Amino acid sequence: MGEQTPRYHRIADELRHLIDTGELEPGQQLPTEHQLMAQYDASRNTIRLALRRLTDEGLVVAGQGRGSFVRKKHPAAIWDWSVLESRSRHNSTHSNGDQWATVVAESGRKPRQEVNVSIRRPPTEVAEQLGLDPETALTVVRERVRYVDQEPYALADSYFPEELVRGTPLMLPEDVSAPGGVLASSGLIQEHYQDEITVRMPTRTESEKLGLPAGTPVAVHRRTGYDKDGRALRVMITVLPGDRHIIRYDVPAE
Amino acid sequence: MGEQTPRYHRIADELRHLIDTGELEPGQQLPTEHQLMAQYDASRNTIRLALRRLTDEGLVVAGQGRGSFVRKKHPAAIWDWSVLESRSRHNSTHSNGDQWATVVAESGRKPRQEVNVSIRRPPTEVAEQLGLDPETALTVVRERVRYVDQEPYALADSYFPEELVRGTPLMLPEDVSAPGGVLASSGLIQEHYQDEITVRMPTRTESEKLGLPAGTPVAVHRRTGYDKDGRALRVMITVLPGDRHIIRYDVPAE
DNA sequence: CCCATCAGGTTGTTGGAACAAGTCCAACTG
DNA sequence: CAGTTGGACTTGTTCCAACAACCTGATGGG
Repeated sequence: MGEQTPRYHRIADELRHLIDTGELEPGQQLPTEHQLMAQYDASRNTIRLALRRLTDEGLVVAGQGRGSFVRKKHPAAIWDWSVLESRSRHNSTHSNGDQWATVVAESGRKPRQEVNVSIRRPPTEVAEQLGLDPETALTVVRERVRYVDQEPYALADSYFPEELVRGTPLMLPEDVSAPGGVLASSGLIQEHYQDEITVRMPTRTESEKLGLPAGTPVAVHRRTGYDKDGRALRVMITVLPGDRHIIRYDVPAE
Repeated sequence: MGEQTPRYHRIADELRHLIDTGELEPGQQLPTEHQLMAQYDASRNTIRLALRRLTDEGLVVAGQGRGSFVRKKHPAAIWDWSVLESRSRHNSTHSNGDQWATVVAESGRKPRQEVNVSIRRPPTEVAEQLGLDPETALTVVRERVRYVDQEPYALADSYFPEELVRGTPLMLPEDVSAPGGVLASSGLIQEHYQDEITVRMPTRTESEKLGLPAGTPVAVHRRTGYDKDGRALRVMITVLPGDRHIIRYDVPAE
C-alpha cells in the first residue's frame, strides 16, 4: 500500500483544486470533517492533516464550533512609501510617523493607535543601524499598535537615540503628528532613508497583537533615516500582516 | 483538566524559549520525539503538534530519519532595487533582468538560470497592469528560475506585450543581458517603475521549484515599467523566499 | 414577543497504537 | 580494504477513541 504521495496530500490537493477553480467560493463553508471522512473514507486525523495543510497555505480558516471556510482575500490596503510621494511634499521632513493616520482618515476609514513610549536599550540589530554601542546605548522607543476600523493593522516601533530627543515631545505617549518635524526643529533633518523589507512568519506575540489567522506571514519594513552627514537619526520597524497590505514604491528610472 | 492553554502550546513555548535564549543553538538537534514524550509526559501526538508549531514558525526543520534541528538563518542576500542604484547607472535603461547575474558573479558566487520563453495570455492581474484586454491580449512571457551556487534562489517571470517585442531577441530562450536595452533599441524607454511588494505563503509548485522548507513565506515583487507617456511596457514578477532575501531601497527624502 | 436555556453539531485537544520510510552506523562479506 | 547489508533509531502517515470548547439554532418559559 506504499502510495508515493500521502493520502492527506492528495485530499488537500483535491480541495485546493476546488478552491482554485472557484467551485468552493471565498467565504463558503467546506464540508465538515465528518462529511470529508465519509467522502474520502479516511480517518479524522487524515482529514485534519489535509485541512491543516490548506490553513497553513492561507487558503482556509477554521473556527471552533463554526466550521471551516474558504478564506476571502482581504481588500489589500496599499502602503505607499514611494519616492514620488515623499518628493511631492516639498521639503517635507514628515516621516511616515503619523501621516499614516491622516491618509487613513482621508480614505474614509477610522484610524486608531495605541502608543507606548519607553527608554531602553535597543535590540543589537537596531543599535547597529543607529551606529550605537549595543551594550550601553539608550534609545527612546515609541511602540504603536495601529488599528483601522477597530481591526488591528500593523505594529510600528520607532527607535531614536536618547541623546537626540531628550526633552522633546517625542517622549510623551501621545500621538505626534510629525516626529520627523520634531526632529527637524532640533536641527535634525532626515535627508535620506534606507528601507529594508524582509519576510517571515510572525512571532507568537505579533500573532496575538494583530489577531492573525494561521498561515499569515508578515512583512517587516525597517526604515532608517539619515541626515546629510550620513548619521542615523532613527529606525522605524513596521510589521505588516501579509493579508492586509501591499507595499508600493514609485521609482524614477533615470 | 481544563487547562486554559493547550498542552502543546506550552510545550512549544518552552522549546521556543530554549531556542530564543540560545540554549538550543542553530543547527543543533532537538531532543527526539521519544525523549520529549518522556520529558513532558505527553503522547506523541501532543509532542508532534508542539514541534509542528515550531516548524510552522520557521524555527525548526525536521527530516525523516534524521531528527529535528534548530533552523539556522541563512545569510540573507541583499536584493538592492534602490533608487540610487538605478540612478547611478547614468541614463541606464538596464532593467534588473540580468544585471542580476552580473551582481551575483561579482560577489564571487555562481549564478545560473533556467529560462523558458512562451507566448500566451497573461493572468488577468498582469493584463490589467499592462493595460491590455484580459480576454484577447497576448504577451511574451520569460520565466526564469534563478540559482546561486546550485541553490534555488528566486522565480522571475517577465511579461511583455507581444506586439512590442515581436521579432526581438527577447523571444529567444537565452539569457538576455539587458532586456531593458532591447526595449530601448525599439524606442521603448522605461522611464519609471512601479514596484509592489506583497507577502504570502508559497503555492505548492513554488514550494517545489524553490525547495522551500515548511514555514517559509515568500515576498512577491511586482515591477511594472512605464515609458514617459505612462504606457506600461513590461511587468516582472519575482518570487523571493523569505529566508534568503532582504529587499532594500534607498530613498532620498527631499 | 423576547430572552434564556439547552441540545446538537463542529472544530480543538489529547491519548494510544501500528506500520512506513528514511538515515546512520556498525558489522559483516567478498 | 571496499562495498553491502542489516539493525536501531527517527520522523512520517494512518487509524481509533474520547472528551473539551465553542457556536448555532430551536425550544420553551417569562
